Amino acid sequence: MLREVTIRDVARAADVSVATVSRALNGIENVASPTREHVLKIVHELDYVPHSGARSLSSKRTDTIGVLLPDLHGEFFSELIRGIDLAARARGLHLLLSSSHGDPAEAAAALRAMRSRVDSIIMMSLNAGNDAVVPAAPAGLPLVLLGGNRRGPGRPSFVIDNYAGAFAITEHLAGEGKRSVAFVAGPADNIEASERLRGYRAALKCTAGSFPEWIVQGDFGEESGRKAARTIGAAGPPDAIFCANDMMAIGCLEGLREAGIAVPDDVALAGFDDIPITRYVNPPLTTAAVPIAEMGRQALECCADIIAGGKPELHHIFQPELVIRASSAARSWDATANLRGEYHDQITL
Amino acid sequence: MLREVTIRDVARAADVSVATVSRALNGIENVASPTREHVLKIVHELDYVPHSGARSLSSKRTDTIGVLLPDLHGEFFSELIRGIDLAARARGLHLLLSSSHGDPAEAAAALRAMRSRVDSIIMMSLNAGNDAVVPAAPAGLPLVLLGGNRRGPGRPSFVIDNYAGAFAITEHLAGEGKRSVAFVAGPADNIEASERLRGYRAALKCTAGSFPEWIVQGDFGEESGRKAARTIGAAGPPDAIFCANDMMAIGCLEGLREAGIAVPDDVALAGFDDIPITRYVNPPLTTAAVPIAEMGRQALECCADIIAGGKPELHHIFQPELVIRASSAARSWDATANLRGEYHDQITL
DNA sequence: GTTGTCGATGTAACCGTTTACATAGCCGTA
DNA sequence: TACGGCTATGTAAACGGTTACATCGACAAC
Repeated sequence: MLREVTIRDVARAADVSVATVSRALNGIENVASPTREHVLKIVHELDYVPHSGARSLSSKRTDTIGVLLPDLHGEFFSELIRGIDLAARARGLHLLLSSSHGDPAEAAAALRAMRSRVDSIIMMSLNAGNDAVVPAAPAGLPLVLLGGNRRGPGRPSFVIDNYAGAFAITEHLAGEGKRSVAFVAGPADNIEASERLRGYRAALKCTAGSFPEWIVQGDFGEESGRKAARTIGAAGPPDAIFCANDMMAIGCLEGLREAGIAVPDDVALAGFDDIPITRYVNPPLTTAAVPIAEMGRQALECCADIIAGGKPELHHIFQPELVIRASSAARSWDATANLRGEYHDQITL
Repeated sequence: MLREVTIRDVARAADVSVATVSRALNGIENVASPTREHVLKIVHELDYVPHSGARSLSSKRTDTIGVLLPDLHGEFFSELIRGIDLAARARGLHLLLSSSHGDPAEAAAALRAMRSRVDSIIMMSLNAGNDAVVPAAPAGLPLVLLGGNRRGPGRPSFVIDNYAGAFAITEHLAGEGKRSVAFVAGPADNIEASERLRGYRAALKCTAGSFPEWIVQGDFGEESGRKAARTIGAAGPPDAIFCANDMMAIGCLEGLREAGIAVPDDVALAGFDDIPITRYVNPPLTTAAVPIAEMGRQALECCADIIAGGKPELHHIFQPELVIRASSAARSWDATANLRGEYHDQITL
């Protein structure tokens, strides 16, 4: 490898000391304007780029944010990363990405490996078990949590109000002369999934006729939705089915079609997340929309603020928005009630 | 920030020299087994993690691969990153992600910023103009190119055989008594798009009846597909429409429905890419499937090989697979002809 | 017993920055 | 003129690793 240009080369060429070059580049302290300009000109001529390792060694800053995700499947994560990346670019920060952390031990290892490479970490932990990892995070490393309705011990967190979203969807499905709403649940150890279940249950209790619970276990995968449709269909379909996420709802839709059950005529159907596919299936799917990219953006801003020495607000809750499409009968949702916090106060945080 | 544990602390606690600790950790040279074990035990006890900056400063390795993408929208990129990440994890490498490089100047800046932070870079450049950036890449930094059927000057590249894919789709659409196939093109400066156009044209020339060209300009966006449908519909629909990517095909599908033109009865329709949505639209979309994650995986392996001192093969061409769904009449594709290279030899590389 | 070889370990230079501290020049004031 | 204060710049000591080279025993060969 060819020898890289160093700050000393620049100093020599500009006929100043390395300290002056450093100061000129970092924009700090008082450097005479002509000197600064001259130095920057030489920097450009030599195409000098400071060595980030050396810089981080002496300044203890890396200008890099770590992003730890449980998985990378699907449009959900690409949206999230997009939001994070957008904000990072605007702030001149780099992004170190790591994903596919099935078990807590793996996540802990990834956290450790990032230690000296980043100034702060955005960590998404949907799995309940992963919470155990959080306290193990290095002391001096600001950690921002994403998803999974649990707050870390004093760590900033950005969560979706899954409870309120599920409540709203269930309420919507239970309207207009309906008698029963079945629920296809997500993985038991997934926090988002269990919050959605809680929302479903709470909404059922609030219905006038006090609908019976009807819960079928799923795993957030498309195939489990299809299977749930078979199970539910065989028992004689309810008036509506609420799947804990969109992928299961899509599988469910196919399963229902195969079983000759029409949506929405025979049964109303809804999902959760508002992934892009929901607009294109037939019929388009009623769901709860989550501002994914925006969450990512704000999480990064939060990291940047902490690094800059700020004390950010700890808990950020994002309200899902009910999106009513053809898969369910339309009935207006009381969005203002949600904003007033009527669902909200029941959230476990 | 609390002072981090350094290699000197470990050396002191283990009662050996820093050199021995370093050697024990890096697994090189001859360190007596008991010594090594003792050192590793202390390392674990103190929860010591080497400072990556210091390490990269003296060893000139970062164990990090840079990933430069033009954009992050949609499932295409999430699949790509997933493939790359998978391989990186397996190799113990980190990933530095940067995206949204609209113009070449921005891409060049990103490339420069990554210089001292990574050992190698995977760069996706779909835009023809971005090719200008490639030579500007730092000399000592191995660069692997992804996408955009052009080879860099001696750089390894991983490309999709857009020409062959488009040829196959056009040939498929032109079968069974068809007379005309319209093409909805992608952005003019996009290399993939123009290769697909070339494939369409070449296939038309090969048809028995020598179909006339019918090209409508699009931009790879859904809306432009819808607009194209209106244009085409107004002129009296052809027998088939081939959209240069799936998103436009989906827009086109909606546009045709609005115009009261039935797919596939009145007109056959096909896209390109095989993004997940294609399976769920109605009717499901015929398209050309590309092994996105696998491309990403191989690109990373290539980077890792180069870093390890290997001389990798330069050009990797991925054959799209024709996926025939309900949006077009079924007709078997001569996959073996493609493998034999019959389309292949006409590719500009 | 001396010498040579070899394996295990220690010493210290170096990697390229940042930054505390020293210094040099300039100007205004006493 | 001498001096204090201020600004612009230089000097050199960290930062935390890696690694070339030196050293030190132990053991084998003579």
